[in-house]
Amino acid sequence: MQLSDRKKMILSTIVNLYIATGEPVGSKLLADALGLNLSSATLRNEMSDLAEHGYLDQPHTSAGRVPTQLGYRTYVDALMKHHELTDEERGRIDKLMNIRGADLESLLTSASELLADVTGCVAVSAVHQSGGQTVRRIELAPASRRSVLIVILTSSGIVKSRICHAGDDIDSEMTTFFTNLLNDKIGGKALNELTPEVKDGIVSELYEYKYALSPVLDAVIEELGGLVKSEVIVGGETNLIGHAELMGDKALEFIRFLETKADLAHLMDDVSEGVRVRIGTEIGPDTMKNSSVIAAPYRFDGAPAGAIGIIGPTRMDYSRLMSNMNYFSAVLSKLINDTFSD
Amino acid sequence: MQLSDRKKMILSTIVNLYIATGEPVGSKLLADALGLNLSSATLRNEMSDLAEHGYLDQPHTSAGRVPTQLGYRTYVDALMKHHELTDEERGRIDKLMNIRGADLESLLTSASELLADVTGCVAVSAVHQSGGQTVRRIELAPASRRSVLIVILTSSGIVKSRICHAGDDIDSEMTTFFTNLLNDKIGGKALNELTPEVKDGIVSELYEYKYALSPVLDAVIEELGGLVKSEVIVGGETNLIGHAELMGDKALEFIRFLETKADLAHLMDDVSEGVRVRIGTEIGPDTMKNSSVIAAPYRFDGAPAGAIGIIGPTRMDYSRLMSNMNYFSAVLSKLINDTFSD
DNA sequence: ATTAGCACTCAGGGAGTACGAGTGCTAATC
DNA sequence: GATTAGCACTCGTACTCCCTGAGTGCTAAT
Repeated sequence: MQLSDRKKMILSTIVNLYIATGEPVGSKLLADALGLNLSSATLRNEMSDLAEHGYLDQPHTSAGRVPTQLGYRTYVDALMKHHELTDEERGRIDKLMNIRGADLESLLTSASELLADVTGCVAVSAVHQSGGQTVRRIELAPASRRSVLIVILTSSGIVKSRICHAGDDIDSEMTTFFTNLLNDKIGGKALNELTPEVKDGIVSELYEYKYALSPVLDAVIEELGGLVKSEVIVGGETNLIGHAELMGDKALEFIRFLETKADLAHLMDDVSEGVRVRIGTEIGPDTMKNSSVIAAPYRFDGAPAGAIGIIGPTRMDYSRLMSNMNYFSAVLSKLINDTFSD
Repeated sequence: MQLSDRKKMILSTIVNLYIATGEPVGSKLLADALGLNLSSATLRNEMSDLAEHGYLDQPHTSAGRVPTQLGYRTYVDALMKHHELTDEERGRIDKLMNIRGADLESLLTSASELLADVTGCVAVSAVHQSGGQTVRRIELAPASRRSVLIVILTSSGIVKSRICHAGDDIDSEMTTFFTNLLNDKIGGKALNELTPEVKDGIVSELYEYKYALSPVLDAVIEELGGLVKSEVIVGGETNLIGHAELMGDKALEFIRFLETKADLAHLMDDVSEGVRVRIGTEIGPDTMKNSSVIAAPYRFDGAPAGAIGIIGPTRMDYSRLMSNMNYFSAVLSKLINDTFSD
């Protein structure tokens, strides 16, 4: 159904009021806020129309109206005003650039914390899982007499380090030899090209170090395998407390959802352009019907490389948060490019 | 005041009941639970005595009794029965050994999650800050044309990695040169021995690489400096939700407390032997007066190297949780030693 | 198409009340 | 002297009843 301009204004105003106050919006309050010199009776008619078409809902007969999922959706798609970032918001997000880049994971962890802090929501970030990720560099070093430090660096900036035991005493000559061998054999290769044959090829060149180094090789392969699965990072869980009060007994299921990284990854995975909003059941599971997700991609070397998002109550300030997310993702992209590209 | 044996039994039973049910314990219920063929009237006298001496409290005149902080303290120190771990508990904690050791931090992160899961509390872990920590190994590698991957490994198993920009193009010859130089100059040194003079000594030997590598050196020094401050890791924040309901409006302050890593570090720092319990105001800030902390050290190479703890409501199952913590810390020590020692 | 007017609905809050768990005290009992 | 039965008293919880006020839908007038 096509809404008249007036209905659009009314819906928009109702959503704004409801987002601001959290109270169901009545016809009288609306008349004041609208400033159109329309009587509450007229608005009652309009509101009843909107309710009939599924844009509004009443908690009970004698309460005001509350936006439905469709109401929010329409608001987000067509009605809301673009929010200009305040200097303060911009400043808080710019703090992102102070984050010192270790590896991508810890960078995203810090970024998620900051995002959660800025928005008051739970923040989620994910690295897009593209098999195309390549091994940029592998570095080995003696960690102790009989253990080796493994560091793997991928094209998308992920650094994985791990200590593993060797089959025999280790010296730096051995690790240098093996570092060169590994980089020679799998440096620059995509993660999904690492077939067992490649591994066998490496084993066959270990010669006299075979016994000492094959546990190390196993550990390297294991870590590389772990990299194919995309990583999901959740930050600002404590912001749940406010949000949880609103959902009463559903809180536990909600937490379960947050812990199911696969669902979250899926949620972030198809975000590659602009700011994406999912409202209520659009998220998927029924548990989330009173929550919304706003996600935005970040880019690395010009291509979308992952996404970052926030989860909050359906009754959230979409306009403000979407603008924030938009800016945040831009700054994050810049940060990641500064940190990881040449 | 010295409690009679009977008073001890009564106090102990009251604490047990209250922990189990969460309801204030009345004289009649107590009489049943005690099984001593004493009438409720007798118990009322005893309870009133205990209340007078500060072991018990009444929420209001006509409610049962609830243990005070002193009551819990006495219970923990002298009254409670030792809890034998069930097979299930042992099994859940043994899962710790499945954690794959990357660096100490990520290992502690995983361990905290598990501990939070097992106990239902918020888990905290900390590495003891001892200036005596030494640099075991520093490794550099080209990360891209003009950036360098830095990996620092300390004697206590912490691995810090970071990517930083160099002043000029980088090749592996340069990184090898610098890796050797750094390990030569600061390998084996304690973190607090790294004076500016040491840095100057390194700079003077950079020769023609000075321009390219001094930003890298700065980054190394910065990371090493960051290592002196002890790291605190919090896990299982979502368990707060249940706990938060109990404290109503105090929840926010509580979260602030969790975010003040310095306070948490302090809380963990003087735990070096056995299982340490702090109840209510013993924790310090007033915000925490309805919470308790149970902490236990973990050991590395025979010496206490850090601590792990849980935070929950004062009304927690001390006996069970202390036994769990005791076992957990033993398994964690084993894991850490397996992972990081020679 | 808009509005004034009116009857109707219903959640929320306050007052009153009954209930029951629990106490403290006293006097009787072992 | 310790224990207990008995009893009056306290007080939080839950329930009911009622009122209020915000808000609605409908109708008839503008």
